[in-house]
Amino acid sequence: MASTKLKTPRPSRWERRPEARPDELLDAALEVFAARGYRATRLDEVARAAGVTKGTIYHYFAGKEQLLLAAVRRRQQKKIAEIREALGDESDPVSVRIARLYHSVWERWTDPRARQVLRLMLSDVSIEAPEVFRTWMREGFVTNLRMLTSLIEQGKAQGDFRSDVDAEVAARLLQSAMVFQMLLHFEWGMNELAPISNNRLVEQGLDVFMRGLRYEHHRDTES
Amino acid sequence: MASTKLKTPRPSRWERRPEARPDELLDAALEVFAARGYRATRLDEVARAAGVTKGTIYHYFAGKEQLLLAAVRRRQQKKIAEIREALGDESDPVSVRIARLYHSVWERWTDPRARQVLRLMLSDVSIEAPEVFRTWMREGFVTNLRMLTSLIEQGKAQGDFRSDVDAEVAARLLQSAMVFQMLLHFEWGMNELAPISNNRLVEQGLDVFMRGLRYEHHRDTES
Amino acid sequence: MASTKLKTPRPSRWERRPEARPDELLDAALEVFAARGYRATRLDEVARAAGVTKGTIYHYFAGKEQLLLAAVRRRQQKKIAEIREALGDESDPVSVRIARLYHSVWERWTDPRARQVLRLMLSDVSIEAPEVFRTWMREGFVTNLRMLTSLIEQGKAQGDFRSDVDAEVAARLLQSAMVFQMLLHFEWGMNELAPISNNRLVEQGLDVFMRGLRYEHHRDTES
Amino acid sequence: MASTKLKTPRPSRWERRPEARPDELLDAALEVFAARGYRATRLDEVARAAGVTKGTIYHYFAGKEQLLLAAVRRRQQKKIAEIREALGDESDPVSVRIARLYHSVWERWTDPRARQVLRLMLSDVSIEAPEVFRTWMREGFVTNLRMLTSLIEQGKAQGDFRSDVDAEVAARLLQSAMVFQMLLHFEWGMNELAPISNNRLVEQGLDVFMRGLRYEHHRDTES
DNA sequence: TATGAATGAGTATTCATTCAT
DNA sequence: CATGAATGAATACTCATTCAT
Repeated sequence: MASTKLKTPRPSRWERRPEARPDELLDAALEVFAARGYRATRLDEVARAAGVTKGTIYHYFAGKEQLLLAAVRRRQQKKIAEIREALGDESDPVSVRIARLYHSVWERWTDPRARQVLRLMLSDVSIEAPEVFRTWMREGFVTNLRMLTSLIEQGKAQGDFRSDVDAEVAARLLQSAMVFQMLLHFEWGMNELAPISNNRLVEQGLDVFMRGLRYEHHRDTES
Repeated sequence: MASTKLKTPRPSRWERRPEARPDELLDAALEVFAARGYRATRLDEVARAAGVTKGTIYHYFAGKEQLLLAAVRRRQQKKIAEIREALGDESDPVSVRIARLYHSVWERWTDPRARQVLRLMLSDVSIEAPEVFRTWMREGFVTNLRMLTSLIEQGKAQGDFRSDVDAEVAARLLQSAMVFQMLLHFEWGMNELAPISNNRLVEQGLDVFMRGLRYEHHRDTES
Repeated sequence: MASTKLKTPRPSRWERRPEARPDELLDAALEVFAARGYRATRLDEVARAAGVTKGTIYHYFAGKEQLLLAAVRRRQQKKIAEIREALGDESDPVSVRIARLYHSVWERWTDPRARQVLRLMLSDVSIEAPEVFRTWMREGFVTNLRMLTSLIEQGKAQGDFRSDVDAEVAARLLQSAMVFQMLLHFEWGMNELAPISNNRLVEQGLDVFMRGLRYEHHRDTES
Repeated sequence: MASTKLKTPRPSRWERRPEARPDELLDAALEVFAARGYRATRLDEVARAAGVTKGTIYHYFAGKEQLLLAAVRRRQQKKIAEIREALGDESDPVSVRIARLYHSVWERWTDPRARQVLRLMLSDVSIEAPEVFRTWMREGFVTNLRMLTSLIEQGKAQGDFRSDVDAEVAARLLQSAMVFQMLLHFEWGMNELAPISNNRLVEQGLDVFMRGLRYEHHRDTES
C-alpha cells in the first residue's frame, strides 16, 4: 500500500490497481451505504470515497444493487467467523458460552460502523433492494439464529437449561433482544427518549433471558 | 437532512381545516404509505386513492413528510386507546393482564395493515423522514414501553414477579419480542427461511419471557 | 394565439396553455426529430424548441418513443388527406390522376421538412424505435401503397393500362421510384455524386414507368 | 457532426499492419454492425466476436467509425467484382444481361447477411456516421448505378431499347426497384403488412421495367 | 502487439412542489 | 376550495476512448 504510493508519488489520473480495486470499492461502498442509506447513496459519492470514478464501479459490478450485495456478502463472511470465534472453548458450559457471545457482540457494537450495517439492512434495503435483503437474511441472520438455537439445544442436553424450553423460540427471543435493543438504543434514539444505562440494558437483559431458560434451584433461599 | 426541509405551515389567508375534510386524505395516505413504503409512495397515488388531485394535498399539508406525520399521529391516538382497553380489568393479576395484552396485540397483527405501519416506520421512514420517525417513537413507541414498564412494576409490587427484576429492561425485552418477531416472521420472510408455527412462536415466546419474570415455586417437583 | 400573447406580455416562467400545448409539443418534436434523427434528439432540445421544460413533455407523453409516435401519427393524418386531395377529380383518366399525384408529391418535397420525416423513419427510427416504425409503415406507407394499387387497377379496368400488368407490383415500383429517388437525390447526396437535373429525374422517371404500364399504339410511327 | 470526430490515423512508431491481422477483425465487425446497427453495436461485442479485446481494435483502427469504414470498403471490393461477373458474356443482348444481373442479385439477397449491410447503410449509418455513408455511396452505390446506366446505353445502341429512353433515369429506377423493394419486403416487414409472393415481386417487377424500356412490336398480337 | 483497467461525458426519466386559473 | 399544468432538480447507467503495463 504505502510502498505503492512511493512508487507513484503523483497518483496521476490513471492509476492501475487491478488486484486491490474491487475490495477497496466494496469497503468504500459499505461505508457510504451505511452512513447514508441505500437510496440516498449516490454512486458518485461511493466512487469518490474509493478514489475512482463512477465508471470504474461499473467495471466491476453490474449496478448499485449488485455493489451492495457484494459489499454485504464480503462483510458477512468476516462477521460469521468472528462470531464463531467469540463463542470460545466448546467444553465450557453453554450458559457461559452464550454470555460470552452476548457480551462480545455488544462490545463490538460500540463501533458505530458495526451497527449501521444492521440498520441499513432493516431500514432502507428491505424495501429498496429486497433481493439484497433476502440474501442477507438467509446468509447471515438465519445462520446466526441457527447457531443460537443449537447452543440452546446443547444447553438443554447438558442439563443447563430447562428441558421444556423451546430452543427455536428462545433463540429468536435472544436474537431480537440483542439486535432490536441495540438499534433502538443506539440508532433510533431510544436512549434519549427513555434513557437507560448501557450496562444495565446489557446485563439485566441477559439476566431476564437466562432466568427464563434455567432451572431455578435457589429461588427459595433468595426470595 | 430531510428535516431541514420541513416547512412551517404558512398560515394562509383562508383558514386551513386540517381536522375536517383531510381525514379521508390521511386514511388514504397511510394506506398507500404502508403498502409501498415512504419513498416509493407517489403523492399522485395518494391523491388518486383519496379521490382528489395532488394539488389538494398541498391545501391541507405542507408536503409529503407532513402528510405522513399527520397520518401517523392520527393513527397512534386510536392505537393507544385500543391498547389500554386490551389490558382489561385493573384488578386482575398483572401476569394475566400482560398475557391478555400480548395476545390481543398478536391477534391484531393478523391484519397485514396493522403490521405494515410498523414496518413502514422502522424501514423507510427512519431514514427518509427522520422527523416523523422521532415523533412516532416519542408519541407511540415510548408510550407503550412506559405502559409495559409500569405493568411490570405493578407485578413486582403485587408479588407476582421477582422483586429483583429490572422492569425497564424487561419491558424492553417484551416489546422487542413482540415487534421484532412479528416483523421478522410476517414481513421479512423469516417464516420461509426458518419456518415455525405461528402459535408456537406466540405461546412459547410468552412462556420464556414470563418464566424470566416470575418466581419458580414448582421447579423442584418438575425437575 | 396572438391575443393570448397580448394578454401576457411578459411570458413568465409559468404559462398555462392546456389546450395548445400537446400539439405545439408534437410540432416542435417532429421538427427536431427530423433534423437530428431519433437517437441524436435530446428531449431538452425538443422542450426548448416548444418553449417548455422537459418535465412538461412527460406530462403529456410517456417518453421519447411515445412522443415520436404521436408526432408521426398527427402528421400522417394530414398527409393522407392531402394525397387524396391531390388525386383530383375521379372522373379523369387514371394516367392523368397518377401523374397529378406524382407531380404534387414531388412538388411538396421541395420543402426539406417534408422529406426529412421520410428519411427519419427509414434511417434512425427503423432501428431505434421499431414500434414507431412499424406503426408508420402500417398506417401510412401501406395505406399509400394500397391507394396506388387500386388506382392502377382502375386504369386497367378503364383500358388505360395493359390488362396483364401486375398492379400490386407496379404500385410498389412507383412508390419506390418516388420515395427512394427523392431520398437518394435530396437527402443522401446522390445529386452531388451523380448529378442529374431535378426535372429530368421527375419527368423521365414517370415516363419510363408509364410506358411500362400502357399499351403502345403509336410506337410504329415514332420509331 | 460525427465526421468532425474522425481522427487522422496516427502513424505510430510501430508499423501498423492494417492489411494482415485486421481482416478477421473487419469480418467480425461487419457481422455485428449488420446485425445490430451502427449505434447499437458495442465495440466490446465486436472484440468478443473477433476473439480479441477492445484495446486491440484501437491498435488497428482509429475508432468506431473508421472500423466500419474499413469493413465496408473491404466488402464493397468483393461485391463489385461479383456483380461484374454476374453480368456474364458481353456479347449477349443487353436485356438478357440485365435480367441475369437482376436475378443474380435477388438470389444473393436470399442470404440475410447480404441484405443487412444495405439496411445498415441506409438506416443507422446515414445519420450516425455520414462520412462512412458518403464513402459507401460514392464507391459502391454510384459505381453500380454507372454500370447499370452504361448497360442501358448499350441496349439503346444495340437497338434493344427505345432510343428515347433516358438511361440515367432508367438505371436509377431499376436500382431503386431492386434495393428498396428488397428492404421493404425482407427487412422492413412489408411482406407481413401487404403480402406478395417473392417470385411475383421479382418477375413482374422486371417485366414492368423492361416494358418501359423496350419497343413494343408484339403488343397487337398479344393483346 | 495486446491487454483490460479506468475514464468521464452524455441523458432519459421521475416526482415533489408550485401556482395560474 | 380545488384543479392539474408546469416546473426543474436530481441520478443511475452506458460506452467510446485512453493508456499503463
